[in-house]
Amino acid sequence: MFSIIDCNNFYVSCERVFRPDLEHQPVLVTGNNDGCIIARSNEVKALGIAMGAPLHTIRPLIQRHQIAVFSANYALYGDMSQRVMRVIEEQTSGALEIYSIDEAFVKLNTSPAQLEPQAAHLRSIVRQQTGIPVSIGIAATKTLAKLANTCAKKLPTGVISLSDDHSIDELLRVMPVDEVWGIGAKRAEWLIGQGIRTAYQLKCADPVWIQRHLTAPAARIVWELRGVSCLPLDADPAPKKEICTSRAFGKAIQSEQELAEAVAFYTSRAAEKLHKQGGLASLITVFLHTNPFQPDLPQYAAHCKVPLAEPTGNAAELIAAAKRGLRQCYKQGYFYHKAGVILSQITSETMAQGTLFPLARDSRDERLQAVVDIINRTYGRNTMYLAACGTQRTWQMKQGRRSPRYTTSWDELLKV
DNA sequence: TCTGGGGTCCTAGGACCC
DNA sequence: TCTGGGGTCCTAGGACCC
Repeated sequence: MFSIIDCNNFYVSCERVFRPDLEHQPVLVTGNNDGCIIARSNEVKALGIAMGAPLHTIRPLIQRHQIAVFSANYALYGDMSQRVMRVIEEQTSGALEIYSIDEAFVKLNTSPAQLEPQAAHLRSIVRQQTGIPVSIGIAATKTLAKLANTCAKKLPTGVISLSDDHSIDELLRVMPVDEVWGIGAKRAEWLIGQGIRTAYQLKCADPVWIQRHLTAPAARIVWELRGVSCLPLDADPAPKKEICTSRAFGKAIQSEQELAEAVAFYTSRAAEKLHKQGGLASLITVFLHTNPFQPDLPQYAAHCKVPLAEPTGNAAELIAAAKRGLRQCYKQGYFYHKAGVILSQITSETMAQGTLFPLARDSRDERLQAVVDIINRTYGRNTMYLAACGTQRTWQMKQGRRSPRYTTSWDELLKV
């Protein structure tokens, strides 16, 4: 059985850990520059304040209801998240998939009767050791577990286990189709146009028909609603393929100089993230745009891709490349609202680059062969890209990629 | 020389998630 | 005045190769 453990109003709960006096008070957390709302307590939700609402549109409500407002403290939330995940890991023997900063999937292997008591116990331990309240949904598939979790949030016990078909269908019948995990605004609109309004109707739809008109992932959702698991637990997620750092500016920026400073800063943050996962990037994309919320002003958006000569994690090199990209994108005379960088074509540090030692003439063949052996043994054959000998040089390998310059032929390597 | 099928790789854009 | 900051996956279409 899959269970999903989801922190309730996570950012708000983190703030409350250090402000217990706000326990039953309305609390919200705002994003960058206090622009819009990114987390709400139940009290704030009950006031009808929407996720993502611009702060300035709800000033009167904040005053009237004395809502406590916090600016997001991502360092704190990241730290609290790690604590919660650690407790979950300690308490469950099954594999853990950290799905987001505030959610984790866990596979439970307990007997059906024990599922809810075990979850209730986990919930109280997490609360006790971290101060964070969580809800837990349990079912045969991830999609059903998510639905169970949605319901669990409304219960004082905070735990729901869906096991018998009858109660599952009962729940699906009252669940609007757009609340199903993976059904967003666009798909919901189309489904409703086809007369499919509830999760139950989606479950009964023909997956082949759904795939033809929507996508393969949408068809998978149908199967998952039927109790056929299509989304396995991923306990060992791959390193990030893209790393993005971007911000909206507090005020509009016109000068290239100011933009360059912002872009350099974002690049260094992105390089830190890259370093943390031990990666090297081969491409950096710079983008910038004006404020789409001010359509009366002239609008401009651009992005520029700058390939790196070779994969790098070096911040200075990345910043230099980002600045070159910015020079290409930048146009004078606009009020810029947001900019960012994306690092991509990421390879693992150990895979992508290393250094060969200088070789003495008489030992050359043996040592080169040793290097080739190590590479072939470690990474599989056909990964050799370039080998050098006789002098200290760097070598490169391309992951799973054929290149006109690759070879594993001993004679070729000797020639190189 | 012409034609076509089968396959891969890359890119852009859409949709979705938290 | 003031409108978040990350990510992933899939699809379609074009280029290219055999």
